[in-house]
Amino acid sequence: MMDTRSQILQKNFEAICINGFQATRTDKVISTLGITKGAFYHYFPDKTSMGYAIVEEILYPMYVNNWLHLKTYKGNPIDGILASLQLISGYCNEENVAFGCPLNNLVQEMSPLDEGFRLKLQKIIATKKTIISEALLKGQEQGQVNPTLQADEIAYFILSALEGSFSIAKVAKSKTVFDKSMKTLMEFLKTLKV
Amino acid sequence: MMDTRSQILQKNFEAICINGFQATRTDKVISTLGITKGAFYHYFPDKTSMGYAIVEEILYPMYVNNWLHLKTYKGNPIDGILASLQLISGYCNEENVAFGCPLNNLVQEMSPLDEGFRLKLQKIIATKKTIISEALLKGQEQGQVNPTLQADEIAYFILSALEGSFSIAKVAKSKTVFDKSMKTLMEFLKTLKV
DNA sequence: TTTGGAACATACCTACAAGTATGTATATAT
DNA sequence: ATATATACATACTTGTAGGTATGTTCCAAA
Repeated sequence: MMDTRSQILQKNFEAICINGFQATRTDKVISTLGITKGAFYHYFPDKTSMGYAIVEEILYPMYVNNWLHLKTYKGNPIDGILASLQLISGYCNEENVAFGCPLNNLVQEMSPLDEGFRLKLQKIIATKKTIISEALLKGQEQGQVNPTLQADEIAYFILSALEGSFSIAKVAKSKTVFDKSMKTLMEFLKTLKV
Repeated sequence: MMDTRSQILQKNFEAICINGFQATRTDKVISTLGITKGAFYHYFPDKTSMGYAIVEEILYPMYVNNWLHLKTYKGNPIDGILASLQLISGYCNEENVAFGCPLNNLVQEMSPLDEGFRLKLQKIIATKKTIISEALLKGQEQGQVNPTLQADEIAYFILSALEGSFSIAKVAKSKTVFDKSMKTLMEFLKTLKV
């Protein structure tokens, strides 16, 4: 059984995935848990703080975990990256494709409005980028990855193409569109092996 | 001198680029024009209709125009695509990078909330995708583009990587990040030439 | 010249979402 | 046994954004 604070975070996170942060009505969300505003404002000073907590306690581990195995990956890091992309692709299906990537959603909506959100979201992206970049560098040292590449450029590009694929698929409401875009990304990555 | 309706659309568009659609307060925006709610509701039945008008009358031509030259482009369509990407890159600078791509912003924010928005935004993406896809197909027929590629997969991928680059650069508040991601996209595209 | 509609302004209404103030039950420490 | 803090519930306040109702001015057609 989850404690009340975690339940508030989890249910609001789910609502934010569908409606966005601003359009999410916290009191309506928690009413589905059988609790009231009293509980909410007992655990969080305001709605924004709850948003921060969601980013740090739910989004951060959720997104970083998808890439963490790269740090100890044996074999060509390109294959490790491909494995992560396959894993992430599995989260996208016909039912949720229209909601897009929760991380990307929050970035688009909140980062220009609230510097606190931006910095916390940026930290997630930066962590993922560092993991990918270091894996590529190690691969270059070990002669597994094309040594003429700039690892950080590739890392940013991978994350861009991934988020962009979610975005294009979201508006098209089509998992097929997501798959087509991701297929090209993956085939491009294979060409980076030596 | 712009007519009142166009001014309302333009100023609200600029506000939406910064704040998003939901957070934009139409009456505050038009007060900077020296007009009041009376004018607004004379031209638009409600805020949503104004949003639709912005998508159709401002965003659609703005985004499609960046790609339209491909239809009559002489030479390798890959070069034509690269020219469009260069053009679009020029719109992004250190001052506005934190606001991201207005089209992508609206997609993320509104497409799951309002089917009218989604369909009108999807029309823009679909039009761009068709132009790129047809240019690639023509290039394949003329022996300028790798014939083993699926043109529509590449087209979706280009748009994904482009939107994703705006997104990653937005949260990083860094034109450099945008450039790094786009550089990789462009170098990838060059490998598609025969 | 009058009449109708276009193009606005002004004042008002109303729903509602965030936040506050206060109360209360329970557990825990002393 | 009493005091105190935790974990909530209930009721209230308040700002405000979207929308409405009602003018008013001006022009153009009949």
